[in-house]
Amino acid sequence: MKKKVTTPPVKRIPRRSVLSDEIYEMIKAKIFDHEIAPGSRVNIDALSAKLEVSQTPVREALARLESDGLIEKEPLKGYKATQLLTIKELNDLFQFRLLVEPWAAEQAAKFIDNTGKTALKAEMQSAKTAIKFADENQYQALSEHDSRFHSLISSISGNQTIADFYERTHCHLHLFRLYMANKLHLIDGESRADYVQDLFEQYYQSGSGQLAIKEHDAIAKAILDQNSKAAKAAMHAHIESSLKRFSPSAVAANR
Amino acid sequence: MKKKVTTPPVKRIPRRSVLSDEIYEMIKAKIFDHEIAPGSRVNIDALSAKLEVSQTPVREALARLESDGLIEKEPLKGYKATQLLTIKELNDLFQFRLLVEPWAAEQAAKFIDNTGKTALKAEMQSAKTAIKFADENQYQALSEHDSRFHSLISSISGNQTIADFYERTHCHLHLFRLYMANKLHLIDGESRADYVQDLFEQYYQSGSGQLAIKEHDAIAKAILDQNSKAAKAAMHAHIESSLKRFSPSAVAANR
DNA sequence: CGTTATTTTATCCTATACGATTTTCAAGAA
DNA sequence: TTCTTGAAAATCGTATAGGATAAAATAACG
Repeated sequence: MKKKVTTPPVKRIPRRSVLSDEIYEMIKAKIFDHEIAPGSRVNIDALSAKLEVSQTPVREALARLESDGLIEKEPLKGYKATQLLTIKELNDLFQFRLLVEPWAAEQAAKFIDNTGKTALKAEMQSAKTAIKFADENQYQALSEHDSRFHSLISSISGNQTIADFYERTHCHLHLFRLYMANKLHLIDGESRADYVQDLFEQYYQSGSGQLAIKEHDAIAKAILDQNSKAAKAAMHAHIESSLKRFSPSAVAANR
Repeated sequence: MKKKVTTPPVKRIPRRSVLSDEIYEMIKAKIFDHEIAPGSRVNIDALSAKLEVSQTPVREALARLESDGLIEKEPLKGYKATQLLTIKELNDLFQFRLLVEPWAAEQAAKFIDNTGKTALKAEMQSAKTAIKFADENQYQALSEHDSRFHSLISSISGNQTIADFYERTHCHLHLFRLYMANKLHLIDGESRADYVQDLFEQYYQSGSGQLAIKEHDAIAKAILDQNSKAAKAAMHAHIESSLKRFSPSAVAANR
């Protein structure tokens, strides 16, 4: 229990950022990690007690998460985590990406400057480094690389609207990724560390990781060569291939 | 326990909905109406006092508005309304719409059912009714019709992701619409009612209103005929034409 | 005149009380 | 037994006071 002493001498924690932002990230992490299960209730009192903060920052964080689509609010009943994406929603999402991201890659190839080239090279280099050293965080590293890669291309395209859009959709992708792995593997009582480890091994050994990197490489190469047609085609192929990796049945169901 | 002041017995109306949602809408309306000017600071204390509610719902509303992109938060400094769209951002936004909405119209034409047809006919009918009776709220009515029309088509397309996307972008469009009119007309001290009135008259008399309705009509007709190619083309033409109406210079600047 | 120190302001966060609504559960009647 | 009904408990939403801390403003000093 926190002491409510007048002046605790060790209270001198220089707050680097706003508390509600930290709480927002913490709750988001809990959702990604399935510590807050999809569809389950989110109790403000319990959450604020667990995170050892008052209700105010928790409320602000939940309001933002609701806008993000990760949390739903039922008036006078409370917050709960949103359900995972259905097959149809996954298809919808990827259809949307197919409309936007190939165009973004095309634009990026046309308008990339030296700063962009440096950033893109660095990102691909870091991805290859990550995949070489197979430690337990590799799945997470690949997932984060994927996010950064697509964000970067959206950003290089010069269209901020599209960059924002990608930022918004990634949350769901990440969730669904964990969901699919979870369904396939059916682990329940394991610790989170083991969970992530298994997840990675499955993903890595199936070759999906290298495949994704390879496709990213093709896209990056086309953009660096300023070959806009090739960049567009490569991105299109990558997204379709990515959908197949997520859910082979989804592709069939869509037709 | 110290007893609080004898609470004023009559102040509590039976609240039908959640207060924070109402506050959210109120603040959004203030932003749309330029009652909260772009770039100006938003003081939580002042706002909660003005709206006669406590800080809690105001905080939640501001957190959501920040996610919507209408409000920005500077840590430890406070909230402020975002600046209006620049020409470049307007172009970016319309480029994005050009990627997505023609496809949505095409899908809508392919998959529309009887429910959708009824809804689309009703929406067009209501728009034509609105434009016949030229009262002082006509500009607003047209603006709302435009929003509903595009939302409806996104929804009929069957892709919820796209429907959500349109919902998100409309805020900025509405703001920019007011902004353009404001710039052209250069009114400052007038009352808000006059402001909206002038806005409409300018829009209406320039023929933009009828033109937009006409283009909507062409899109609706193609969708109702299930002519997907025509629907796609009509939507593409409408968005390009719409951009020209917003800002003729933007089109040139984009080339 | 410029720099430093102190006061003021404003924002963020905490704590807690109370009202409103939903849910649960048990008792009674058909 | 099963359905309705009503009261208690749990939970959510709102309101308000007040403390801590950082930015801004003002005063003091070299």
